[in-house]
Amino acid sequence: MSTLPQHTLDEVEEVFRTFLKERGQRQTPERFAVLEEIYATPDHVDADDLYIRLKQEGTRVSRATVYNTLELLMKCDLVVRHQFGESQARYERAYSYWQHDHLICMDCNELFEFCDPRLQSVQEMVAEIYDFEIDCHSLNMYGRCQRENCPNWPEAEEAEAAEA
Amino acid sequence: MSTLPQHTLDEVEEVFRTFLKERGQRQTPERFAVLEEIYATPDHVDADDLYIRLKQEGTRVSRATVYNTLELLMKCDLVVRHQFGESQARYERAYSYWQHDHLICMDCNELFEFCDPRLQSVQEMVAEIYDFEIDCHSLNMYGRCQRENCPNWPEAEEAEAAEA
DNA sequence: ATAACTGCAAAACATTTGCATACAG
DNA sequence: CTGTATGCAAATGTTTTGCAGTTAT
Repeated sequence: MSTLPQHTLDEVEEVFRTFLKERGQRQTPERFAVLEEIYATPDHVDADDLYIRLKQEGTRVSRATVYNTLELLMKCDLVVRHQFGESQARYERAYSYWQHDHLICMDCNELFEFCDPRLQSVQEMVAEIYDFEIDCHSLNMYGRCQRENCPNWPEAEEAEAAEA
Repeated sequence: MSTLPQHTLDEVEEVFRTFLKERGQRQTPERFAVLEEIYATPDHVDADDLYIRLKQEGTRVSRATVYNTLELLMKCDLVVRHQFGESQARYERAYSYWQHDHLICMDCNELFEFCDPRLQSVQEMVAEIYDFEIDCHSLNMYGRCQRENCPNWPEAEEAEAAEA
C-alpha cells in the first residue's frame, strides 16, 4: 500500500479537479504538486515535510500555499489531518485507503495502523445515545512497542532514570 | 461530578506531595495553586484559562509555572492532556474520575463525555496483536449535535453556503 | 546555605494573514 | 481582462527557554 497505482492517482486528481471546478476555484500547478506529493508517500507527514520535499524536487511553492492546499484537500476528503500529541499536525492521504486508527510507540515514535470493526458499532451507538450526527472519529493508542531496535528494548529502565 | 468532595481533594494533594518528595522536588505554593485550580472545575481548560483564573483570584503565578506544573501533574497522572483538533492543548483533572472518551460538536464546540466498555477490549486486542504495552488511548468523535441552541439547528445549511 | 523554582521577557515554533504580483479562466 | 492564487514577510498564538532573583528544604 506504499505506492498507489497510476489509475488511482488519476482518479484522485479527477476528484480534486471536479471539486475545484464546482467551487469556481483555480486548478493551479502548485495545488496539484501538493496533491501529488502527499499521495507519493504512505507517511504521516507534517506541512513542513511536504514543503521541504517539494522544494527538494525543485517545485516552487510557499508554505502558505501548502497550508492552503491541505485545507482544500481536507474539504474534499482526499486528505485527513491527525494530531498525535505533538505540536504540529500530520497529514495523510485518504482516498481509496482503509479506514484505520493509530498505535504510537512513545519510545521510538513508530506509528502502526489498525482497524477494529467494533469502533463502527461504538460510533453508531454513541450517535444514537447522544443524538449526534457523527462524521468521523480519531482513536490513538499510546504505548511501547517491544521491538529490538526500539530504545525501550529489552527493558530500558535507564530512560526513566535519566529523565529524573 | 462537578465539585469534588474535600476528602478527594486531600487525597489528590497527598498524591502530589508524595510525588514531589520522591523526586526531590519542592512543594511550592504556586504548584498547589495550579493543582487546586484545575481540580476546581470539570471543564477541559487550556493553559491560559488556568493562568487567567489564577490571576483573577489574585494568585501570583506566571504562565511558565502553569506549564511547568501541568507537566508535573501529568507525570503523576493527576491531569490528562487532550488535543481536540485545536491549536492549543486542553487539560482535565484525572484522579478518581471515570475513564471516558469525548464527543465534540463541530458547530457549537460543546463537549460530551462517554464510555463504552468495548474500547477496553479493543485496546487489549491491539496490544496482543502488535505486541505493545498500551498505556492509554484517546478517542474523539466529531459531529454535529441536534440541540436547539446549536448553530446547526434545525438544518442550518446557511453555514455551508456562507463558508463557500 | 544551596540547589531548585519563580517571574519576566525573549525565543521558538507552527500556522495565518496582508499585500503586491502573477496567472488561470 | 478580471478576479483568484501566489510568494514573501510580517503577524499571530501557543509553548519553551534563559537568566537573575527568590525560596523551600
